[in-house]
Amino acid sequence: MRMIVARCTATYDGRLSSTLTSGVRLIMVKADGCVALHADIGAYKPLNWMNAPNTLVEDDGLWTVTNSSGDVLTIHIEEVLAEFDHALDTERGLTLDGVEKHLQELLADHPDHVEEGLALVRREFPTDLGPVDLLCRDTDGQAVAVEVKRIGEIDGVEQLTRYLERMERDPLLAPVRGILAATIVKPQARVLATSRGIGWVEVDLAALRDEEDVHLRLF
Amino acid sequence: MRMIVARCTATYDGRLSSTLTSGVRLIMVKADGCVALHADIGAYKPLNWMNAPNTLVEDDGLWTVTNSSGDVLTIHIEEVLAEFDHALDTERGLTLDGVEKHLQELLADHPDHVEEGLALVRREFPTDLGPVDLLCRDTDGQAVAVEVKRIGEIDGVEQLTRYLERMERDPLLAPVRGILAATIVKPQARVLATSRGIGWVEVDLAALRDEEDVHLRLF
DNA sequence: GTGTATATCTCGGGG
DNA sequence: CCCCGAGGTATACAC
Repeated sequence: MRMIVARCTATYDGRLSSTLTSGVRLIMVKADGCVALHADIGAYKPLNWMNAPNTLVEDDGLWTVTNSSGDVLTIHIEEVLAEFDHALDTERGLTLDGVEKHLQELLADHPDHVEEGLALVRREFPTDLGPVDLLCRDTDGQAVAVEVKRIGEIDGVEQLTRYLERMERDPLLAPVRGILAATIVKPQARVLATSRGIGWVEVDLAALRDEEDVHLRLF
Repeated sequence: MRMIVARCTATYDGRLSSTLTSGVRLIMVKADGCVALHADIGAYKPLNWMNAPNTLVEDDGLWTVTNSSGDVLTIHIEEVLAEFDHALDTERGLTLDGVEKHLQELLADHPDHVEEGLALVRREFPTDLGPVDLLCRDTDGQAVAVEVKRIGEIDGVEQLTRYLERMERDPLLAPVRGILAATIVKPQARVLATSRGIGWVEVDLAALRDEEDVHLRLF
C-alpha cells in the first residue's frame, strides 16, 4: 500500500459529481489498485475513492483514475508532505458471528422457538417479490411465513407484508399467517405487526445456541 | 493521524462478534479519536473500525477501544513494522451534486417526460408523512403524485404508497394516482407497483438534459 | 435523541 | 452478468 500525505484537491464524476477543496489528506493506493482519500476524521467512509479494477494515470501531480463504467476520479496533488510504501496482507481474514444468516440457521433447526409445534417446510421460499426466510406449517397444517431479523423494525413488517400479499394468491399456500422473529422487536414494529394481524416474537439467542450445542453434542 | 503498519489480530464485540486472524495491516487513529484497520485491498470498507467518540487504552501492544454502547474493539499488535504521524485536515470540504435532486429539478421543468400532458402543481408537496417529490395534474385534471428516484426499487414503491394513502384522505386531491419515475426501475419494483395500481416510468436522463440545455439556450 | 431517506453505499450469494 | 438482501452500514436532515 502506498500512503501519501499530501495537500490536494479532487473531483469525482460518475454516479454523481463531487468536488473536494484543497486540504491535507491521506491518499491510499492499495495492492489491488484501488484509491482512497481520507481526512483526519471518520473511521469508515473515505472522502473520495475508486474501487478496483481501475486505471490510474499519474502526470506530474495530476492523477486520473478511471473505471470501466466511465467514472473519473481526478486528484490534483499540490504538495507531497510524506510518502510511504509497505506490503500489507491482501486477505480479509475476517469471520463474523451473530448476523442474521446465523439466526436464520438456528431458527431453521429449531422452529419451535418461533412458535410451539411449528415445522419447517423450506428456507428461502421464493416469491416474485423476493425469498421468504422460513416457510413453515403450524400444528393445524396452516402455512406460516417467518421473517427473521436481528432487530425487528418497521421495514421487516413491511417486507413480510409484501410476501404475505403474494403468498395469499397461491391456492396451495393460502391462507398464510406471518410471524416476525427477531432478538429484539422494536415498539413501532410490534404495533404495526399487530395492526396487520402479523405475529411477532423475541427469540432468545443464547438459549438457541445452547440448544444447538446440545444438539451437536448428541449427534 | 497516526498510521501504524503492524502485524496484528483483532476482535470486535458489539452488534455482532468478529475475529480477525493475524496479518499485516494499516492501523489508523484519526484526529477525532476514531480507529480503523485496513488490509491492502478494498477502497471503501475497513476490516474493523470504531467510530468516535470512544476510549482507547493502549497496554503494551494490546489496544482496547470502547464506546458508550459497550461495543469493544481489541487489537493485539504483534509487531510494529512502521509508524508515522501527520496532522491532516479535519474538514470534509466535499460538495456533492446529487443525482436524485437534479433529476427531480429536471422532471419538475419537464413533467411530460413522466407522462404526456402532465402539468406540475408543486414540488415537495407536504403530507404528514413527508413531502411528495412532484404533485401534478393530468390532462383530465386528476391529481398525480410522482416519486422520483435514481434507481426505482421496492422502497420507492412503499414510500409512494404511504404518501398516496394520506393524500387519498384529502377531498381536494382525491382520487390520486401515483407514478414512480426513475432512470431504472427494478423488476421487483415493477411487480409491486403494478400490483398496487401504481404506475412506473423509466426516464431518459440524457434526453432530459438535452432538452434542458435547449431550454436554457432559448430563454 | 429518534426516525427517515440517501449513498459513487459495499459486500456476498444466487440465478 | 444482474438482481437482491444485509450491514457493526455511514451520513444528513427533520421532528
